Amino acid sequence: MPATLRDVADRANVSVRTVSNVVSGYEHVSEKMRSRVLAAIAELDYRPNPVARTLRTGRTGMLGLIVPEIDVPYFSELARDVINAAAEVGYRVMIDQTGHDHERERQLLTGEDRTMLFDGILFSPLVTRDELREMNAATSMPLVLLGEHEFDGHYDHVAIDNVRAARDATAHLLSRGRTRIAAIGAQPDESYATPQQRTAGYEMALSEAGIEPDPALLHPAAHYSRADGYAAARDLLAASIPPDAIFCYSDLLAMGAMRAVFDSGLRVPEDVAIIGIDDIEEGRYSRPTLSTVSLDTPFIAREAVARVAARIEDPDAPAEEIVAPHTLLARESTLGSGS
Amino acid sequence: MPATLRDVADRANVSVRTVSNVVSGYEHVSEKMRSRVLAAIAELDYRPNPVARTLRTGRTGMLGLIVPEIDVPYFSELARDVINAAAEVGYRVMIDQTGHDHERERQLLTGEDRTMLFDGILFSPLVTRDELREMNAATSMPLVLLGEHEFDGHYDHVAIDNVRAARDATAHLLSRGRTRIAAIGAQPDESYATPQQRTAGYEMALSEAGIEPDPALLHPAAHYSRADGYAAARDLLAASIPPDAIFCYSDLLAMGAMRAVFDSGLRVPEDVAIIGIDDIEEGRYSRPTLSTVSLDTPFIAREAVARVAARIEDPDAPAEEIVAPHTLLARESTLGSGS
DNA sequence: TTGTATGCGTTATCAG
DNA sequence: CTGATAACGCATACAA
Repeated sequence: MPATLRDVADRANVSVRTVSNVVSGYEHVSEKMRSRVLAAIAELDYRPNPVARTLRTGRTGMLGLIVPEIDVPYFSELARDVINAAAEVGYRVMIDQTGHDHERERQLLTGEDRTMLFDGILFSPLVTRDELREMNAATSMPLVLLGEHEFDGHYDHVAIDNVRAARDATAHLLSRGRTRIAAIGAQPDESYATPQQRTAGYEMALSEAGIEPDPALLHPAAHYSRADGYAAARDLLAASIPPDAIFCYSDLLAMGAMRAVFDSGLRVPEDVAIIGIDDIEEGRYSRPTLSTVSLDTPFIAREAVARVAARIEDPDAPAEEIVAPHTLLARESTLGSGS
Repeated sequence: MPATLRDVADRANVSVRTVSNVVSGYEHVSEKMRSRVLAAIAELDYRPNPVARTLRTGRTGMLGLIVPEIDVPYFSELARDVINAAAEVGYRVMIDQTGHDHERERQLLTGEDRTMLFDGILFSPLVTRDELREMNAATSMPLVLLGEHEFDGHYDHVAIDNVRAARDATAHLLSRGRTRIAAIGAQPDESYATPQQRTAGYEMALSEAGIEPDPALLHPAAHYSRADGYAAARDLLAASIPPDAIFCYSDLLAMGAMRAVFDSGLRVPEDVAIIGIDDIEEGRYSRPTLSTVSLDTPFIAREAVARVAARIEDPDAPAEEIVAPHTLLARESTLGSGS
């Protein structure tokens, strides 16, 4: 049986109030009392019960991090940084996977999942803007959106400028002399903000270079996985006039696409240059190394945690929008000399 | 203000006892009562408070998954499966990263970390056997070890047969005609079970082939990361008589080692064949694709969750040892035809 | 089968 | 500065 506050109080001959004060680091406690209590705590190996504390205070000290799949490198690298950033401000993180299941996302966000015990949520959404708006009414949980860059004043957002990131990536391919540039990652459903913004940036860069975007070069991808990138690239390469470069909306898509290029008997970047977005570590060791748009994940994690923590303190604070920096990293998959 | 059990009771004109019975799915409740209560629950949008329930029952419904780093692909893929397996039996999972910090591991295991609120722990240890034994005394938390295969009757274990897995991998390299086979991943500290067992399997395979193990070919690696694999392989390749094959104790080490081979102007597998252990998805798309020993992660996750759930039910049950199956997957990095 | 009352371990209110 | 005591929301022993 673990010792309780009451046990410590009895042992030290003080009231539970005083013990609680000492444990919680209350200012006004006499030195005598404090040391007496501290001794009792040590002797009994007392530890506060976080559950009882939560019941009383209404705070769990936990943040929920909701992602589609934790084994997607971008999300696991983000999770690492979020967990660390949260620990620094006294929060722990519970990861929930939605598995691309909209219904599951809804349950999580509306609190219909009865086991919700977070003080706040960091949510990397797959849902559409409309769905998000509906959920808004159902819950009052402090919520920060990650990577959903469509600021509507309802939620705090932390994301890169997707349009510019995509434009930068595409412009880089253009600067390497490529003209027939394909894109992988567009979503058939137009209400997803992120892919749409990336498509916009891609088309913007082409237009700026005086190139008319070719719809046949805009390839959808449902899951941003290696498999989807592979399948999409095979499709593109089988066309009568294949692309000489591919801009992938995620590094994972790019890893699959690179493999597809090789399996088609072509070379990267000589025949097809490839660039992604995310800067996962895998791309720094692949052959060739992957050019990409690097997101400052530690920055995103830190800001997101700070935002949600602030909102927990003041639920009525106006929603803020944080734009995270991004950097283009040119590696072998667009520069050559790799393979 | 969320509705409580009492609110529902008042609304339905019944006692809290009855409401609690309905919510908990108690058998003997009359249909009249049940429907009356259910209606009130719906009207008030009542949801049980999990924290209060926990304080009362002593159960949190949470499992802790303790890993060195969640962004290591093997662990993130394992985490995905553990979260899913746990959900199927009604548990949620909180991930804790130790970051290769022994002190942090100790805190987590001994419950010195005062925020411990798990019913049980799945622990992928970095600690040595001695440390683990010491911790045993300090906590009574149900604990299942993952990947630590040194059964001593204290804890439940779920792991592959490391000796055989390593022997199989090495034997595969031998069967491909390689004779100067290096290994990356040994630990300087002899008290870590897993690397030691893999080294034993490696040496066993060599001996069976009549080859005397060469200590110069046994290269340590602290973190099983791409960077460590890279550095180790560079070392090995710089030797006067470089190896013609490398057995890496993890796929991630192998990814780094492959890159090092290329950066040294050599080819995989023509000049140096490479095999890993884990079967992470990355190795199915790399160039060349990576030969490896595949661990049945879903099996490991399912068994581990089942074990810890059983131990939560009966803390005094004898410790069990589960040996997970492994399969050798020969891919391009040992067979050729890849690059 | 259902109602009443107690306690899980804390924090916080109110006196002293 | 410290002591006694009432909640927090739920589950259950005991009664009816």
